[in-house]
Amino acid sequence: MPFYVQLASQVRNAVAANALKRGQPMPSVRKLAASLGINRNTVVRAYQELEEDGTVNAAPGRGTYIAGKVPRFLKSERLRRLQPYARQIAVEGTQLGFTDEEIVKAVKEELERLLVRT
Amino acid sequence: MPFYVQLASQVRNAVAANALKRGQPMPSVRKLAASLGINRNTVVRAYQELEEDGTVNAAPGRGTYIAGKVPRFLKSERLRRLQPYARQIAVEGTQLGFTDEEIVKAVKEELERLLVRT
Amino acid sequence: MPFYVQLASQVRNAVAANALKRGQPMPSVRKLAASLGINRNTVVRAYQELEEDGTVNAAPGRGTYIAGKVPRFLKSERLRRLQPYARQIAVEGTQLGFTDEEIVKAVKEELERLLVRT
Amino acid sequence: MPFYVQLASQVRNAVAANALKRGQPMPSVRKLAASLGINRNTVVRAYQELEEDGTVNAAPGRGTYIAGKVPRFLKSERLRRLQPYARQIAVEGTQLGFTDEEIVKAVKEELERLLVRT
DNA sequence: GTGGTCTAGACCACC
DNA sequence: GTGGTCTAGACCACG
Repeated sequence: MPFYVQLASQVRNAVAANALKRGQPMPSVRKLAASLGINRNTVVRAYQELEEDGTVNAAPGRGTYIAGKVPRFLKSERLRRLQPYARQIAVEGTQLGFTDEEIVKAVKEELERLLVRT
Repeated sequence: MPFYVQLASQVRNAVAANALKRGQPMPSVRKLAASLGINRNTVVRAYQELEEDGTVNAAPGRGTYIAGKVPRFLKSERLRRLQPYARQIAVEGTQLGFTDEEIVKAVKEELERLLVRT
Repeated sequence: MPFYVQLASQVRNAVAANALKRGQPMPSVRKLAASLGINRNTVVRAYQELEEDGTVNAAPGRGTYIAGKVPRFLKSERLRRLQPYARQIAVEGTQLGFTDEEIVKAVKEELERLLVRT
Repeated sequence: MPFYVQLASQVRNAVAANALKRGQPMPSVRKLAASLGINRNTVVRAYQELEEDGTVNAAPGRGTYIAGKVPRFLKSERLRRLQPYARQIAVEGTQLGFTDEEIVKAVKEELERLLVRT
């Protein structure tokens, strides 16, 4: 996955999960790029996606802010975003000849691995 | 997704679902390309992918056939392929603020949905 | 042997011999193609082979680099790749009327010859 | 490897090992093709290679015979034919990260497997 | 600038 | 007829 899509996606998800709140300022393009060690253009692309999206409001000179009118998503919306990933592992796992239990187990293991890292 | 990956994937699915049976000949590269309205080379790429993973046997002059034995990968190799998908849903789901149980539930639902289709 | 296989093989050898070091950038597809006097696509194919087997990391916009970790295959997978060569020399050698000892000796001699070169 | 090359190679090796002797008649194209279950043209190609080669003399209507003047090869000649295979497994095996012992072991195992089949 | 995909058309060896 | 390789040139998304 391209960096800028990942970035935008993470911001959207953080908003959806209410970790980033309405009206809150986003870090400047330069700072975020520096702290992530990536190219400024890549951050710009991500912010553009988020603005087209309505997730964020940007104004030249003032900075970028989490949009007021699109607070966290409803649970149904969040589920709509989760579902493609669930479908993908279901399809690929089945195709690879795994049983449902094995697939579920693999997911559980990754979830635990995430906990450990955190 | 590139055409040749989609094509290969569809064939793999058809084999897994037993719609294409062992030893059965595949349409020739030229014919399939014509009937799909795409370039010969694209079909060649797809067939090569399928041969590399053992889904199919191909040889110049003989044609392409669904593999008889379906040797399949070792379990460890298959797990290596499954893991990225497990990781992705774990990461995205967590970022969306879901609990582990909710994520696992979403996967199980998709697995059941697959069964129904079959 | 096809160009793209030869090319990939040479790179693998260079990495194995440590002439190309971890993390080191490969020449861009366009430049290498130009300097070899062959088509871009042929180089792309070679690089893709190398990426599939983990010798190299590539991404659009970033370039291609010798892989850092060299994750390598599982031993079972590597054995699966070695076996055809073992079978070939066994068959041909036997057909030529050599005893098992003579065949093994020939292999040992070639292995030593490799060492000397290095 | 193409069928007709394999076939020609086997005959050459059999002659080299003195299993087929000077002046001895080869089976007819039709019979050999039938007994191998392959296309007659493929056998024809193999016989043509052998004749260009001098391994065999063919005359329309009379059949095909092992040439008189090229009896079995000297040991040095047989070794010259074996060596490429030894070199190949040495190179590929080393490249795959195997130790010399592991490579030799793989060859020995294949040799035993041949015995069992016979 | 980077790698990746696709098309068009040529040529090859094989059966 | 078959699959496979290579070239030429176009287009795309990414950094």
